[in-house]
Amino acid sequence: MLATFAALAEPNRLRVVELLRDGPRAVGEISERLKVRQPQVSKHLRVLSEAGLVEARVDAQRRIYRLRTEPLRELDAWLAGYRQFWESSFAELDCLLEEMKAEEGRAPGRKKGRKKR
Amino acid sequence: MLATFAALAEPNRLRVVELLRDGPRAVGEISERLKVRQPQVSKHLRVLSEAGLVEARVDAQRRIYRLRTEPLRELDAWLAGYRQFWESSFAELDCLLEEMKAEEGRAPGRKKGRKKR
DNA sequence: CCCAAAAATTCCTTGACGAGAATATTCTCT
DNA sequence: AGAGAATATTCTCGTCAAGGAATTTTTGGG
Repeated sequence: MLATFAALAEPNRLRVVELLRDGPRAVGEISERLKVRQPQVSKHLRVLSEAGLVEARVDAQRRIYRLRTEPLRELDAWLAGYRQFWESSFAELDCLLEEMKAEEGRAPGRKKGRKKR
Repeated sequence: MLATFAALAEPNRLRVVELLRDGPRAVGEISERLKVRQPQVSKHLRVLSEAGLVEARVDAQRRIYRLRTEPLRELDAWLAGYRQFWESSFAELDCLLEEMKAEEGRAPGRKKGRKKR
């Protein structure tokens, strides 16, 4: 999970992933399409590969890189634990609870006055 | 999107987010629960806040931090563009296509032989 | 006004990472 | 074997971010 986030946190790497979404590409193609020099592309692909986000197939002297789904599935699973947070209006509930807490006893006692020193 | 990934790529920050998933917390609580010194927590919260992942409410001399759903929703939306990738077996399709390409003309002409020099 | 609690900011040092350039490696074909 | 194409690796440099310690700011109470 951490590795996935770290890998995707880099602009060019994210672009590589997004390019690979439309299908496998050779290093040269990626380099050309993204206007990034080949060595950098290779380095980024290395990181992505170590994060399991990408996988290479050898074709002659070329390496064809392809997206791997596992890390994305895991990301999806991780996110699932937060869906309740917005789908079942947990967030709004928290919001309301806090508003109430903040409001309680403001009209009579007024505990929060004198703004700015 | 990039900002979200970058923010979540840091171990302690991810832990903060996961803690906040169960409800809002004051800085002191976070610091105590995660065994991280208060200044670091504040710094991480700052980053999370700038990424829009977190939001603070003032309660006396305490700041109560709460998760914000927007960036998570965006992440979800982003991921959605990849769901087809595994749900509609795009990945396997790519896989097959490549296998075929790799296989074509191997029995007759045999273009890929002599492994290992 | 002064004190105490909670949190934020600053300064410093150190380690990691990305870009660039040059070089090495791998593979195929003749 | 030698040449050439495609890719990977190495090295250096500059930048940036995280942790630690100390300090400052904010807020409420006597």
